[in-house]
Amino acid sequence: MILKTSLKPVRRDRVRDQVFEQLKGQVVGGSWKPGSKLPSENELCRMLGVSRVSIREGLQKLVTLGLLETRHGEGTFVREMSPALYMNTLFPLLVLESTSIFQVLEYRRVMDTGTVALAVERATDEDIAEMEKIYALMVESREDHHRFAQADLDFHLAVAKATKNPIFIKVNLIIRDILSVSMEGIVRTLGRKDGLLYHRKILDAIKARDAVSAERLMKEHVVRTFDRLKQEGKGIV
Amino acid sequence: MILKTSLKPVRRDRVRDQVFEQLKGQVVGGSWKPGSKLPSENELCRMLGVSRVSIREGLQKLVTLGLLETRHGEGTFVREMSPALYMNTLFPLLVLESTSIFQVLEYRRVMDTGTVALAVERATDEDIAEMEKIYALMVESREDHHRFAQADLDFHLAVAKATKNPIFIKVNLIIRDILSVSMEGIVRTLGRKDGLLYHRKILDAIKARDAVSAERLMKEHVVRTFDRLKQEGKGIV
DNA sequence: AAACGCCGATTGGTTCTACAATATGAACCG
DNA sequence: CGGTTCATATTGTAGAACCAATCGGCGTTT
Repeated sequence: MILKTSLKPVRRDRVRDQVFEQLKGQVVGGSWKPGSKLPSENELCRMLGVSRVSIREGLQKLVTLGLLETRHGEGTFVREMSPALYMNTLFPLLVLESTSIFQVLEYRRVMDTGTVALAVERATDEDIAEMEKIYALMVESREDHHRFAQADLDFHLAVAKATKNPIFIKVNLIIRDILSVSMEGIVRTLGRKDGLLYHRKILDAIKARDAVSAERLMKEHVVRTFDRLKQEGKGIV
Repeated sequence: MILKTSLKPVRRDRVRDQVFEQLKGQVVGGSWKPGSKLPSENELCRMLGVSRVSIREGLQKLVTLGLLETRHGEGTFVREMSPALYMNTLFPLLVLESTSIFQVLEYRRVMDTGTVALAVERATDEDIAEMEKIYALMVESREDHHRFAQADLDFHLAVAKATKNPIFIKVNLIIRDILSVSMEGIVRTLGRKDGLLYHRKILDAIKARDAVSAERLMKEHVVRTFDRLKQEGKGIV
């Protein structure tokens, strides 16, 4: 018989990961401020007592994550991001398993209900005008699956923007990226009646500053999408 | 006078980026299917005609983006893609954009209330045992600010894990990473009484499979933290 | 036959040295 | 003063050697 001891994690950190953690610590800890220049690679070698290649691999990791930036002949710098860079669509979206779609939708269900509640409190006239514009676009794109799907995603994004909280916005952008591939199929499967109806109602609730209704409607909307999709079978990409 | 011709894209791609593009193409193009093994690094050297360093840097980039996985002594493999991986791009924003603690907590308020509701439905006995273990750790770490703070974060993570949805888990990991810097200060400011009390109640609600109470308690918990922190002034980070 | 242990081949991980490519600034010169 | 050149610092690439981990084969032991 085999013993069910919950034994050791046998964790051996690779050197480059240790370097990564150390460097990351300096950045998130604020020791190295955005825009500032890091010590040269050779200096870091001496400071951490590892080879230059390992230093480079650690740096590389932070670069691909977008925290640092290397300029040939100059040095390595802490990046300062502008809101414009929010739009970093990393690579061509991949086709997701249908089970993954449901995971995403489940996440959206939780997030968007909370998001719309905040949006009710904070939406400016400009935000609401933007939503109206997108809604109008949905109406007139009724026949064009692709444009309709994009507008649908844009509507949810507009709600997130109204919260004025960059985290909600960024997460919504990511979700939007992921769903944008499948959304057209979803629209084709479920039709456009539901979407138009709920978006209208939600928008009205926001304009009326009715948080309770807005939250309830958004939840209904996403849950209904989720359920109908599940019912239709996994026919959608 | 100097002509203002705007032609300056001399910018020739660095070798590692070309390697990156080539390898990426094979993966997203589907030539290398998920789970399959890539040629060895030395083989890739011969195939692409570049040094092993460049190959490794290209691979490294794909690894940190989550598309590949290297196993020492075995080889490099194509990972199964999941939406959770996209959330990695969330990290830089939270570090660089000087997102305030309050924005993070606001997001957590929304997320964790939804998370705990799902956890009530899906938590296994193992999940609950894990939470109990962490709670016990909090009790006995009452005097150690650092360990207490980490345990607090671990508790929220454990709840996320109970949902069995990788997106919730991934986002929670990121949030945890961000907060871990400030959490010790928060604990020091607010004390440990509140945290212990609410975590106990929440855990009991989960065990009783009482979603409504769990959700209400979690919301109270995070809102209370948020409000008390705001009241204490911005003394922390 | 099954379990164990040793060994070697393959493969990723690390280090070292050397050189190329690029940017900065100082020194130099007309 | 203005422009060029050169020295230097820094990142980028290359090649080789060696370390460390994994897997599979082979023989021995039980």
